[in-house]
Amino acid sequence: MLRKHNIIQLENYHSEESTCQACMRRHLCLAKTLSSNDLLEFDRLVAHPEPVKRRQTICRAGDNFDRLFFVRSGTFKSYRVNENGNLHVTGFYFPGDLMGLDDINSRIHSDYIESLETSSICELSFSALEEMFAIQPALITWLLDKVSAEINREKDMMYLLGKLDVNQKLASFLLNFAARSYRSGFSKTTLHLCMTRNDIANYLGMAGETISRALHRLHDTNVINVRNRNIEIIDFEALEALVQEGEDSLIVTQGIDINTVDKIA
Amino acid sequence: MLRKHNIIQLENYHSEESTCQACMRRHLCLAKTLSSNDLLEFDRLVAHPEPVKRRQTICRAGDNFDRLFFVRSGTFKSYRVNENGNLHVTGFYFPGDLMGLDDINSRIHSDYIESLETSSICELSFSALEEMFAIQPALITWLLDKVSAEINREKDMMYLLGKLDVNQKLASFLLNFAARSYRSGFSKTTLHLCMTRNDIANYLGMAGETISRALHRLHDTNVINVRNRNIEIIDFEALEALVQEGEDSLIVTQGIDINTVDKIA
DNA sequence: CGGATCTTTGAGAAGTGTCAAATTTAGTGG
DNA sequence: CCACTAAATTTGACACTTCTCAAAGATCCG
Repeated sequence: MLRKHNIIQLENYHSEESTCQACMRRHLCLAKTLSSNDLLEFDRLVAHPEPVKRRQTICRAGDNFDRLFFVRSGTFKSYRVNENGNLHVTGFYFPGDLMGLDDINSRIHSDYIESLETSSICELSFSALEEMFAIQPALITWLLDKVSAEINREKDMMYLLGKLDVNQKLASFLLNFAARSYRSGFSKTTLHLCMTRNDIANYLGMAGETISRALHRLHDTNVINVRNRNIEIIDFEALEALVQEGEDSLIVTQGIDINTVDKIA
Repeated sequence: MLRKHNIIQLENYHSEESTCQACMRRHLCLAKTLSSNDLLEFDRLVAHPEPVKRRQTICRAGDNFDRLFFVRSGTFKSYRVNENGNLHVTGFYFPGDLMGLDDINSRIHSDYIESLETSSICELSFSALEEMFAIQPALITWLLDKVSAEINREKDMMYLLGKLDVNQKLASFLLNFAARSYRSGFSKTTLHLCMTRNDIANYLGMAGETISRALHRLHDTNVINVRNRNIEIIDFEALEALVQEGEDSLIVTQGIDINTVDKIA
């Protein structure tokens, strides 16, 4: 059902709405900072390539970086491959997200970015963006905001990876997914996981089997409903409590242990 | 010995060298992008506060963000405190490092930044920096490079936290520490860990006791020499092999297991 | 409909965390 | 400068979470 909805939107984007002026996502994009005059000019700096099919990569590690990618519709994952061939999923992206921010520095992509379903993007020439900084200083602020938000997102992720157990990681992931799904115009409670269990597991730093078991556990405790990749969140409070207090919160809400290490004095 | 060296540098910084023009760290700082004329002006935007003593925080979570911090001498750690009072060490900083990059977005600090020894910093007014963007576009590039490098550093950290085991984490940490120590003008082989074992453990997502044991193991296998917080790296190759291949590399170098999950096809 | 991919489930092993106590080191004030 | 107290580190024993491996089952796609 969600999938179908997506496809309908896609068609819209690629018929009447292939300019920034008419873009339904404009409020999420840097174009929102521009006057309609500037917008016309801006339109020329942005490419709207054909939609990409599932599993297509829009950039590969080692490619030259010269543009930022903006998700118009669909979803993507980014991943790295290290020297031993190990794959590391570094992020998932929804409509409205900007991709490729980490490569401004080196001018070479370090991540693969791959679509998880039929999706469409805008491509923003980075050198053109830099040129616009002079006439549109607000763009600098916009970009700095985006990259520093990315840094913050990653700090949250570092906390998740380093400090949370399996149930907390999954609960946190589901809440984040729901929030971003909602922000992108989809349901907050009925989620369609566009990626495999292994992708999620890899992203969260655990084994695929562990994701299966943890989902099953949340299903059994009536926190969520799982049917394949479709997830319905039944009890948001329970998920939030889980992130904060760990698995115990599913049975009895208990006081916080004062003696836990690493508390502030 | 290292500590003493540090103090000598500190005194220099605060006598003859308290302007950007004369700063010994200038090549690491954004000031390097400026002509000597601009440098004079730039000097007025930068504050050189008195050195901070050990354990002093130069900013606290919730404080307004209005400046970036540049480490002139000494070392710092940054950490967050979540709703339950749990502490999370998010980074360590050496001379030449820029601190506070993640807060550009919210204009509110989300991290505490605390000195690990007597240290000195420069404070760079962020609004003043923004004003300089117009006359010195190279500053934009400089700042974007810094933030995107920070994003990359954090992606590496996410990999470490999510995928590496205890020995790999520690080996990776030591190599990184050595490289940054060297870059800051100290020894590459003789390190002084300025932080507690618990800080390291917290940063690497493990228990303090586990750090102790892992250090002991590296000592016993003649990879490093440990004496309190002073570490001598004896075998860089062994550390690098450890990061790549895990603990097996300490005993016998063996082929890569083709059947490992998450390989690229 | 059929093969490939993904997911679930179970059993067992391994790595790491937790707790407690001993020991060492660092910091402070006399 | 030494002694004392607090803080940090080490060490051991044990529990438990999570991973690994293997196989069966479900789902998707052509």
